Amino acid sequence: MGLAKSEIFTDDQNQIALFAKVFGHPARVAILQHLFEIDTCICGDLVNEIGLAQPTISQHLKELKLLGLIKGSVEGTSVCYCIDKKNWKAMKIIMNNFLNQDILHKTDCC
Amino acid sequence: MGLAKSEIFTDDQNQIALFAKVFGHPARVAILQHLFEIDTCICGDLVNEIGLAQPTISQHLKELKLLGLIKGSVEGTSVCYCIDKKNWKAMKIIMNNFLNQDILHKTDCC
DNA sequence: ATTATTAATCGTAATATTGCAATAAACAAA
DNA sequence: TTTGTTTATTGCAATATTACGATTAATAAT
Repeated sequence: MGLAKSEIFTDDQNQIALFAKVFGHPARVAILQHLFEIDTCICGDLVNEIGLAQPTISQHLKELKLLGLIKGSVEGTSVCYCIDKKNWKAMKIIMNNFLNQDILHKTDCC
Repeated sequence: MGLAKSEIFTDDQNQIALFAKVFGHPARVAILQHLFEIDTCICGDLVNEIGLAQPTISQHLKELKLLGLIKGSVEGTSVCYCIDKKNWKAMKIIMNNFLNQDILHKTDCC
């Protein structure tokens, strides 16, 4: 099938899965890390930086933009991408809630 | 193609992607949340709890076990699953390093 | 030994993802 | 207007994922 039955899960569960899914490919992890490192909206070097073809990078950027984690502004003939830090923080709250479940539930059985 | 070119990325990037990928499905998120909530190795109720068929749940459990996030012990005719809290903590370090990049890189350009 | 219960595996269908060549679109510069 | 530069889109092939019916394996209980 290949189609997740998202309707039987809570909004919270679906949202966690959506964020996680976009982090579930090393190219997108690499893109995000690079955007954090250069720490400025310099454009275009992503294709050189990551060893994938330009259409492939463009596609990954699209998915990151769709979730609001990055934003791109047209700057002449090129496009400048950078992290959307506000949305990144919002994402972190959701993901940290999920990851820190081990702290909330203390009793350990095994 | 459908095949990630993992050989061109760092081990760190690949590991982040692997963990994220397993969280990238709401059923696995739900399974983990349930295991944290019951907070004991009670078995078998996962199929009833989550609205998916038994083989489907079994498959999701297999993926979680493969990454070491849960462990299952045979208990008579049923199998008891629970969170592997040690491995969960190790995973959290890796994921938190990734998620907290916004704190490390302070200057904001946009 | 037979039967019941529970979980894993196999097989398969439907859909999603990944990657890139080819092309198009958008703009700058000459 | 033509040419170059950069990014997006289209189309497609290869592989992965999701889901579940049918079956198998393993153990318990009778």
